[in-house]
Amino acid sequence: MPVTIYDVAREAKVSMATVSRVINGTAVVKDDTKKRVLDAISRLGYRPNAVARGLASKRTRTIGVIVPDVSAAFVAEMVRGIEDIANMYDYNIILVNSDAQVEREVSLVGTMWEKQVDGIIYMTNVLSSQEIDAFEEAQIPVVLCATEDPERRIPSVNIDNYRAGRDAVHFLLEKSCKRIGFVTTDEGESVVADRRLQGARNRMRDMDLHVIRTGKGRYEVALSKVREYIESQELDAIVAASDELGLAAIHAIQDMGKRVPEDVKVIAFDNTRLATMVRPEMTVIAQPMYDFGAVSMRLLTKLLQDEPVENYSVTLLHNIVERQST
Amino acid sequence: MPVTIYDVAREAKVSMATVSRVINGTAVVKDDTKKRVLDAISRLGYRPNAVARGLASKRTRTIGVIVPDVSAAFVAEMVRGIEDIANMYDYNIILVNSDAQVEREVSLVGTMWEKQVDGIIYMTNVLSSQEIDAFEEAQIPVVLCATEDPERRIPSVNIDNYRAGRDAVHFLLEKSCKRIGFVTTDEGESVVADRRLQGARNRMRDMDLHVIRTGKGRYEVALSKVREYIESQELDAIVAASDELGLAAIHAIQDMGKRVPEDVKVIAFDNTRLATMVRPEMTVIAQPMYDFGAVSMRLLTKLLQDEPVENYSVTLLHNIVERQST
DNA sequence: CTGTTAGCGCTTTCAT
DNA sequence: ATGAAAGCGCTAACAG
Repeated sequence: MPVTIYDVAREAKVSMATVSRVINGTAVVKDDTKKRVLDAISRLGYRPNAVARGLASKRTRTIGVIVPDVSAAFVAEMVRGIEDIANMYDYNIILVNSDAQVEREVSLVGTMWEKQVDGIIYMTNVLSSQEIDAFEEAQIPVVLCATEDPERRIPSVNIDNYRAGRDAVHFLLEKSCKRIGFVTTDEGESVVADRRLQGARNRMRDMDLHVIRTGKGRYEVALSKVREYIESQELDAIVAASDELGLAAIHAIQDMGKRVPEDVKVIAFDNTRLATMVRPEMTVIAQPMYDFGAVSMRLLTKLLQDEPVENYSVTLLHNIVERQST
Repeated sequence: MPVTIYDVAREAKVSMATVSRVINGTAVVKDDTKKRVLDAISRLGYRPNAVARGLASKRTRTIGVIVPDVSAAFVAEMVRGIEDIANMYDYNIILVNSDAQVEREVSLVGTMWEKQVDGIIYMTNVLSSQEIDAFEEAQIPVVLCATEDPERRIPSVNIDNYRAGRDAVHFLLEKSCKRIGFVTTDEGESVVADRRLQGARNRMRDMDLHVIRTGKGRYEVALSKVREYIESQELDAIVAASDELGLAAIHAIQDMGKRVPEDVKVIAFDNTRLATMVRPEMTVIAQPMYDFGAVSMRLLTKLLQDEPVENYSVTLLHNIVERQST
């Protein structure tokens, strides 16, 4: 039989209310009795039951984290950021994978509701109205993480993807590249990727931007698509929408006997550890992956304890890390 | 005010007990009344409160997952396996990072206890008796995942690391390599890595195995250590304890102007996506990372519902994937 | 500063 | 097949 707050109360010869007070620090307790309670707690090896607490207080100190797939490097790094800050504020996280499927995402918001999480950190490729409806119905505070909400209805943490796209192209143009290819997912697969492409197009002005589509953006697909494309077009530079796509581009180029950066320059997005694990090491538009998670979680804690929030839509800074691929 | 089971009962003109029965299928309910209840549920948009359920039933359908660091590729893949199977059996996971620090690990088992998780999946580098004591005290079923328990006291899922070490060396020896280096972490950093080294040593018989230590096994450290070592010793093959270390080895070799596999062959452990994202692509001893998680979780579900278990210590198979680095 | 007393929303006997 | 009622272990008024 596990030890309950009632056992502690008896052992310390006080009421359960007093025990609750010393555990939670919700009211002043005389030093002397506090000590008695603490002694009793350690003597009995008492652990407060978080489930009972949750039921009584209506707060579980648990956050739901909904992501497309933890096994993606970018996401895992972000989750680590979330968990670190959650831990710091004494929250735990329930992690689920949605594979970015709307139906599943809506259902997951439902299970988070049932589990009575205090808040949700949400990441997806394309935010649909069904998901927003689900948030409303569940009445749970949500922070979007590295996810674009065109109408900015929901608190979020992001970078300026449009500018990031511009910056990548600008960087190559300054190196006097003329024929630039943009390797990315299919249109509609990711709002973030689509925004970057828009930014890139804008910076090209009236020059052509050669868009290379790679489905969901996997290495193997990109490898063959880039190869095909380069054979037909004489590109001298490539922007890749992720490190993985960047790696594929570099290898495709090298497999054809061309050199990076001499023949073709490559710049990619993200800056996961992959970027420094290729030869040549990759120049990137670095995304603050860990910070996405950490800042989202911090924002959520503010929302949860009604701290003043200056900005419900935080924009983190991206930056260019120049390495050998350009 | 959220809808409760009581509201549903009233709406359907039955008792809450009956509502509970149709939700949980714990007893036969007449088709007619079941329909009334289901209607009421959807009409009111009722969601059972998992916290209240947990308190009443003493089972939370939540599993604690304690890992060193989700942001490591290997771990993230494993967590994905855990979550997929958990989801299949209607469990959720609470994920925490321990950074493999004993003190923190013990404390995390404590918070899992408080959260009343039904079971724990545990991964660490070195399992200490303090952690085992913590499991005992919390009285929670635990499954070790990709973690060596020398005394096999706790249910676990692993590969045969000793044999895997032997196999790696055997493979190189068959290719008539003579001077083999083993790149790994410092001794005592990881029981798994140490076991592999033992296996490797065994297969070498009376020949020298050149052990290259790299602290905690990070790419950057390995890069310089391997370089130093290769300059002084004429190695013709390397076994690396992880993909990351393997990549470092390949790059160190190439940076010195030597060729892989012509001058030095490289075989690594794990087979994360990294292995096919290098040139040359890496030959590896593949570990079933996803399966580690999936099988662990499946084993745990058996433990939790008292299904018969044939084997409390599951050994998964590793296998060699030959690519261009050998 | 401390104790008493309702619940929180559900599951689970025990009756009927 | 269904209902009544007693908790599960804790928090949060409300008294005093």
